[in-house]
Amino acid sequence: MGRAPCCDKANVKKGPWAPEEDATLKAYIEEHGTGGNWIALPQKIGLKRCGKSCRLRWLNYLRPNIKHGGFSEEEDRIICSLYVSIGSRWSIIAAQLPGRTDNDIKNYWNTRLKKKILGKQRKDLIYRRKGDLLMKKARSPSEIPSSIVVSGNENISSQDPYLPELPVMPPMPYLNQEPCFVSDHTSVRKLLIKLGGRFSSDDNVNQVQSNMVSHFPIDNNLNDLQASSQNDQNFIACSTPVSSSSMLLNSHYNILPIQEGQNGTFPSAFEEMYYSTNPQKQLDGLEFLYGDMCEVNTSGSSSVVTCGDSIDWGEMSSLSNVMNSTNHQ
DNA sequence: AAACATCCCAACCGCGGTGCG
DNA sequence: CCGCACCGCGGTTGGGATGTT
Repeated sequence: MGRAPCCDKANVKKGPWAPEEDATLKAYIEEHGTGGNWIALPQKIGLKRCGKSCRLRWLNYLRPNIKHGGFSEEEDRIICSLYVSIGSRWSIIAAQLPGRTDNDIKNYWNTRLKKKILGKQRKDLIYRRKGDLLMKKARSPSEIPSSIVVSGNENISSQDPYLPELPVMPPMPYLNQEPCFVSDHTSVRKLLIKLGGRFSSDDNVNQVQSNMVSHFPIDNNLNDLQASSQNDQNFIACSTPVSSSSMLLNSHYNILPIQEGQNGTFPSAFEEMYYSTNPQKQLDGLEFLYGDMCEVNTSGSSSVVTCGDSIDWGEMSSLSNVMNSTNHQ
């Protein structure tokens, strides 16, 4: 037996909200609050809407101090950092960005930020396509444009198909230790607070806010974690009750997402970063954090990044640390 | 200018967590 | 302990806006 519907679907209006509906809902909540019961609210105020719909409309649109669009670079960085750290926990990410809703951030990530990451892969794809076409047009090797000849053994024209192949995630190495699963809410909560999560009921919410918002988080809070831990040899894996996602903290308390996608794979851009032993690849895909003005040049085992504008290298270095420590295990 | 493609985001849906009787 | 009802979250969708051919 399925769950009972939360409302009479036949008698509720769906689709975009009319200004009058917005005004009715807003006026009521501002005067009386939600009363703790969203389901009953629409009937009270004569709206032919589902309670869930009212809640969503209020939280995502009508609530005071909501910001829409115009994400700053700083916000981009925070979102990206947190996504790398904790995955698609939009509500936690939203808690770090005053005035932003989880829905807003989710949309922003899915429509723009993610594409910045994939943009690098797409550029490569276009480059390969272009190369293939030119190679096919060429009737002799001498006609192949030098711009598409790749040094080394790799021959770009031999790589088919045209669609990018997303890497399949190898199993996450646990070293020689069994992971210690922390599944209780308190532990997860504490962990998320350390990572920058805020909870409305926290007594120390102001302190947490001041620690987190002004200079996000990963470095400082990982240092805290590192300093406070007595047992830095163990992995700590947190399996959250909310979803199948989980986090893994390695022995140096850098945070690694081991969040599985629906088909058991990682977001491809990130998995490449985490698993690559190639310093060039470690930095590929991170342009979204420091802009397109930067170039990564790799020679031997070291990478040199050059750019015109100033960058928050603290942020970069913490991410780089995450990746390096992973690779060295 | 029209047709088509793509982007973007508000809103919906379904599920897991939680509180309560 | 169990079942119901509600809350809140993350994933997905629909359609208007915008860009491209």
